[in-house]
Amino acid sequence: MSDQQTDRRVRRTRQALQDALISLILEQGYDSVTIEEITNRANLGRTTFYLHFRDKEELLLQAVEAIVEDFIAKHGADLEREISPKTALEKVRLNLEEGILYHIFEHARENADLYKVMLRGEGSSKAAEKMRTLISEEAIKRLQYRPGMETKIPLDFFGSYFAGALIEVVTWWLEQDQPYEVESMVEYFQQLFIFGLMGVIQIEPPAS
Amino acid sequence: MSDQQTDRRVRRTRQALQDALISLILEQGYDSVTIEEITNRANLGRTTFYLHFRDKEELLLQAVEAIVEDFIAKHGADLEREISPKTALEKVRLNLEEGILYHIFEHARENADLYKVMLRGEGSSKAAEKMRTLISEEAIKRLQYRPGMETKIPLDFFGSYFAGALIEVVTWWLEQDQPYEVESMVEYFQQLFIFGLMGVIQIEPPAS
Amino acid sequence: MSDQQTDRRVRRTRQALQDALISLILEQGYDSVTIEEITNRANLGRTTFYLHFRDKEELLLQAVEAIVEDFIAKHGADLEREISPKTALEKVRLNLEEGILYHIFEHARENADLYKVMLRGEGSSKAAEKMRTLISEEAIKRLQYRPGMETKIPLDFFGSYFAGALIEVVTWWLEQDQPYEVESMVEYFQQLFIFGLMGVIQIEPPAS
Amino acid sequence: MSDQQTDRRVRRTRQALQDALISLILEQGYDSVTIEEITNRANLGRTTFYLHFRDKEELLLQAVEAIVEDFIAKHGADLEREISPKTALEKVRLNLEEGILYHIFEHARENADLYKVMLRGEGSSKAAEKMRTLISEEAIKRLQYRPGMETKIPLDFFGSYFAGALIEVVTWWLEQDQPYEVESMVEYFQQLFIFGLMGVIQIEPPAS
DNA sequence: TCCTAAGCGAGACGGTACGTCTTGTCTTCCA
DNA sequence: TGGAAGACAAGACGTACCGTCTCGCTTAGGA
Repeated sequence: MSDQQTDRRVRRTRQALQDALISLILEQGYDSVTIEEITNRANLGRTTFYLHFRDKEELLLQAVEAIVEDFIAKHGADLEREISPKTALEKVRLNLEEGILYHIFEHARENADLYKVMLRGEGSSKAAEKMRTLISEEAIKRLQYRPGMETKIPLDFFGSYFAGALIEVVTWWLEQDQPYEVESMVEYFQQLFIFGLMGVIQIEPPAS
Repeated sequence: MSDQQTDRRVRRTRQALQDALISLILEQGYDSVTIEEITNRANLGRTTFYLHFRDKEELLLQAVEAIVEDFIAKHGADLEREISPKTALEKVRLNLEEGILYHIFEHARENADLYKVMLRGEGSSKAAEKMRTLISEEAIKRLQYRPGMETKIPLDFFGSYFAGALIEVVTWWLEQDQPYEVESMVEYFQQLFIFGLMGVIQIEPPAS
Repeated sequence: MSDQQTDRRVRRTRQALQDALISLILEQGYDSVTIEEITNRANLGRTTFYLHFRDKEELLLQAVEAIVEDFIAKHGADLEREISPKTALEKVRLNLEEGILYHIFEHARENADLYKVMLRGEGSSKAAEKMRTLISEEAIKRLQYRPGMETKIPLDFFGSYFAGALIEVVTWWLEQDQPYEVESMVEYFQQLFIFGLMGVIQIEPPAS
Repeated sequence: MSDQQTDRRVRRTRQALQDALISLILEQGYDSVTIEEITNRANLGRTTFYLHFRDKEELLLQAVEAIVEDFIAKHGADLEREISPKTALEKVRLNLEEGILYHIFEHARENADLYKVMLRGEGSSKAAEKMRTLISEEAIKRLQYRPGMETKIPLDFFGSYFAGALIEVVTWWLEQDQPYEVESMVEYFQQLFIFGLMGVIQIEPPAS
């Protein structure tokens, strides 16, 4: 058989397994999904699974990797561009509005099923951990390059705070079947993240 | 056997199982912990486990319930008091400083092992879910009672954002073996949550 | 409590357990009967069983012993008397007719439930073994004392043959709910045992 | 795997389990034999047992069936031939001498272990029951076809008597490690069964 | 055209854990 | 002191998955 066709066939097999896994996780939860259930849904023999993946976790992690790579392929350049900092607050706001946050929500919406599974610990907690770290590091990188910054807060703390809030908000949004537009979500998030509670409850600044 | 003594014995047995489970989860992760490992570590027969709990998950959930109840017993009154709102920002800051946030970090520090397990999805994701909901609801309740508030942001969104950020930050802190004092953690969190990015990167407030 | 009363109570407890066991064996077979089922039916606590018997088997064996003792108490004298031999074939026939065989079927009829259980291997095979040995030995004893006897056949063989045939016939009779009178059963057995096939199929003696 | 090879493999596995079971029953008695002991001795995993048999009893019953089929394959034709009756007592004697009885003892000797287990109730009483019924029915069939017969005795009774005596005698013989030749056993049995006690204790026939 | 390598299916097997059931022991209480 | 109640250890049970293996079938390019 030609390598090309073989490749195509193999890819189709792997994709079928991946899709089966994701849909099953959403139906029953990661833990209770069985290799046999996966291969049944994918119309493949159980043995075939082991020709391609060591176990359920590897299959899921590869799916996660693929989606991350997809995101980077699409928005990696933006990521770099945004990091080299301009100066004013407007820049911050601008960056975020036109920027990466928007793409994150957008991408999450487009791959809702997989995102649900990989952001929560529901699917093998390693997937979630991977995402958390990735986001936290990206956030830290951005803060470090911000001019005029003065670290009142440890960078790690900042990363955790950001990653926790973002992941949770995205997950909540997906699990509610996206009750708001992507644009709104971005705005809400910016509001809270940039101005904090003060942006929400309308009060005078502290009587200094 | 007297009911009292039976009770005492039973409670000791259950506690032993709980402790064994927690320590094993921290060593190997929730999924790979075996009922037999639990009972071995607790110096009990495997059968005995099933006399008290249906499965691993029930044991963990009861542990979570116990720790939540413990927290409420200690700080439930404070919770109510804080909710009835005063007015100024100082109040906000004050409340938080002397208030519930402090107790949360403190309590997490005192029960570090269990918190690590129950905040992450590592231990049965149901435990984590429970905590998320609880915190989110509490946050929403507080926001609702805040005077002068104007909902620029959906309450659910707010709850998720808060819960996600707080849980992630606490977990990170515990997993790093508490690199900062409780007081610092509370301050960092307030800073970010009340003033947002603006509290961190030193720039003038938006030219209103 | 007086010793007498205690004794009476204990005896009643044991009897209740025995009866429960027998009736349960007949309903479900020996193996599947549970100690708990026995004590439930006897309206006693499970612990109580172990105050009186080591296990199911001991309980059954004591029941068997009791029934054997009962038989010997009633017909033991006859047993001895019959063994001291007279002379003629009439004697043989007479002995058996008025004798021990009749009492065996009679006793089996009166204690049908227990006999069913103890003759078949259904109840602990030790019970059945005990009966087999007992009957075989008794048969051998009688044959040995028979005058004019000439051992064309090993005694052990003879004992086995007799015990096997008798036990099987009695068991069959009980399991069919005694389709024939005791008298008939005795006659059939004698006929076959004394004259063999020749007593059944009417043919001339071998043309010597 | 080719069906043939699979079959061969499977057959070897089943045979190994059967052999293990029989040898263990002889060592410790049916009841106390554990599935794990069986598979250990057969050098197989415990799970494998359940791939082939539902439980211990099924395994034993299949072994019994196999041995019965083996016997029928070898002597089934003889069985039929013998039943079509000739007439005289010589025929009877002849039939038995050259006939089925001889083959039974011979077959029992060749498969001593299995016979011991299946004739006694030691191994699941169902096996023993099956054999009893089988032999009883065969005996009845023969008697019915015997010409000049006159049923002084119910057929069922006759069957039970015969089966009980034969089974007990064979079992006794095997358990004593066959102290007599097959020929002798056949002769003893014929003697007792055809002529009864009269063939043993030398007395004149009843003064008719 | 056949042939041959790869993907795949079928299913036996060993192994581990599960949750259940029964046994027998022990301790404490009650009548 | 006999019996009830019930916690507990031990261990077998039958089931569910897992991951490995061996073998046979199919299919489609390259000899």
